[in-house]
Amino acid sequence: MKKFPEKASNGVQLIADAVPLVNTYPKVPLTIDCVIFGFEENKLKVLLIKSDLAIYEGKLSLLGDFLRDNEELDAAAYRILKERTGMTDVFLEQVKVFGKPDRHPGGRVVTIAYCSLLNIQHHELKIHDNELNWYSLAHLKDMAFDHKEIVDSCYHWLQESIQEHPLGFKLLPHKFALRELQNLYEAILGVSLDRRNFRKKFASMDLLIDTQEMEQDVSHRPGKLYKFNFEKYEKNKRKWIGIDF
Amino acid sequence: MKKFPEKASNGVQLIADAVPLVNTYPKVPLTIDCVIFGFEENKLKVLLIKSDLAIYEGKLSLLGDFLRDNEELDAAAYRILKERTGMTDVFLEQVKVFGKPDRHPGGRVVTIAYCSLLNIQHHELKIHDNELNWYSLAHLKDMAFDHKEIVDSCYHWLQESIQEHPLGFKLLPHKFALRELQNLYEAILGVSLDRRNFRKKFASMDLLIDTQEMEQDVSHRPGKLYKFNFEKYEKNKRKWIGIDF
DNA sequence: GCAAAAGTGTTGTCCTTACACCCATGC
DNA sequence: GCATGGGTGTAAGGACAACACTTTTGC
Repeated sequence: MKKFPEKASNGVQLIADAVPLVNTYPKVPLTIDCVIFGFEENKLKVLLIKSDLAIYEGKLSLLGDFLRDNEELDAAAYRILKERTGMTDVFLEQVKVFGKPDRHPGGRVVTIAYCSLLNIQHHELKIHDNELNWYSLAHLKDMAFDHKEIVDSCYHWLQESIQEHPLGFKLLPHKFALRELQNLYEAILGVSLDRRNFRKKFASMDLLIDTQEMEQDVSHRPGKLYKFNFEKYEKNKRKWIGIDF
Repeated sequence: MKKFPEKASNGVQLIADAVPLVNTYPKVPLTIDCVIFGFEENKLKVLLIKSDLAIYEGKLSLLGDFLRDNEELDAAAYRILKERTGMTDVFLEQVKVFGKPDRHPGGRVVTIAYCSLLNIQHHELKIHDNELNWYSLAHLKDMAFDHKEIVDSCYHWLQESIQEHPLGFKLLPHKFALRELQNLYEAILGVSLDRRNFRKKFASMDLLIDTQEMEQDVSHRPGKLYKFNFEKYEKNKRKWIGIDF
């Protein structure tokens, strides 16, 4: 066994074994809650279940579970997504920790909010436990726990991120028309944008691939379908410098 | 005592009491680590101590502590800052959670990284336990735990944030010369900026207050001192819409 | 008077905005 | 043929990038 000196050169008492130290720390149940956004009928939606806690009867709740021993945080988020929805291969990102001591009626529980974005058509719901379903973000209110606050945080995060990163495409089919893309931006940002300028903007980025296909089954002139060029984006991803506030 | 129904309308078994449920959750020690940035001699610096764990002898470590029972997360971060440095009234923001199962030699410990920004001149160090000191960010390497990774994350967060929010002023004296401001931006972003354009930019924002004072004790022509107009900034804070990636 | 940094303006380019008309398709 | 959205161009204004010289102060 390795022998450690008792004191470091700075006179601080060194701790040879960290295990007993960590054992003195208070422990907290840690959960992951997933805010899963989808886009359907030109509305931003969130995947939610009905809470199974009696005091929240009838209220909506995020998909969440406790963190297992030795489980990576991101892995836990992916696991929850898969267990609750059967979905896999989904974009996921850690957003914020919520830890108010009284946020859970069963005692203190700290939760890490993860945000994911997916295309509703590509990911059919196969599990419907606890009335798992898509709910319009606009009509949400009065959720279980502090989940409304968590959703609001993630929505705000989404609004910011979608302007700086090509996240919107995760919410659309692989092939999409420009109008769909614009609807998505308008729905998320809550603004209306000039169609010509919007199209010019994306044209000038030169990151959309013309699939040579057209929309089907629309009751008007069909638009061209595009794919986002993730490869080119990743290759040219420029570090942007600009002060703006 | 309130009587809960056994089943909700959706057929899900309702849980009347959340406490036993939460008691079945695994518990994890939760810590807060503070990445405290300062700016001195045109260099971005971080406030660090020498680790008191023997296996990390001589290595640098962030200021951290475990989260107490019933303690709010933000409050814990402020407490740590105060206990370790005597400093108060400091900007602080949650950045990211780090939870690799093996990140701590004493067993699993999940940590929440907080970032703070302060002016070194305004906050004299009064406590020097464990060689608490300012270290140049540029020369950091080989820290205790995963603290280098945490510092890198916070630095990246700072680089992004400083371009969109007026955070830089937290690192400067209340009254500062434009050259100091520019040095700060150049140091943090790692670029050099055109002096005239930089000044024009800030002039056009109209958020700097001319204090009618000049720099003192500089060995060259003294510059005007400015204050940042936080009030005006907060009032006019506009929601920025613009797609850019 | 020399060194060092403060302070200042113009021009070209690019990006953004505002705005209106014809076209293709389904019904 | 009519309704619906697809697709396009231009002009004006604003922001940004590039660029050099004079001024003030300390020494």
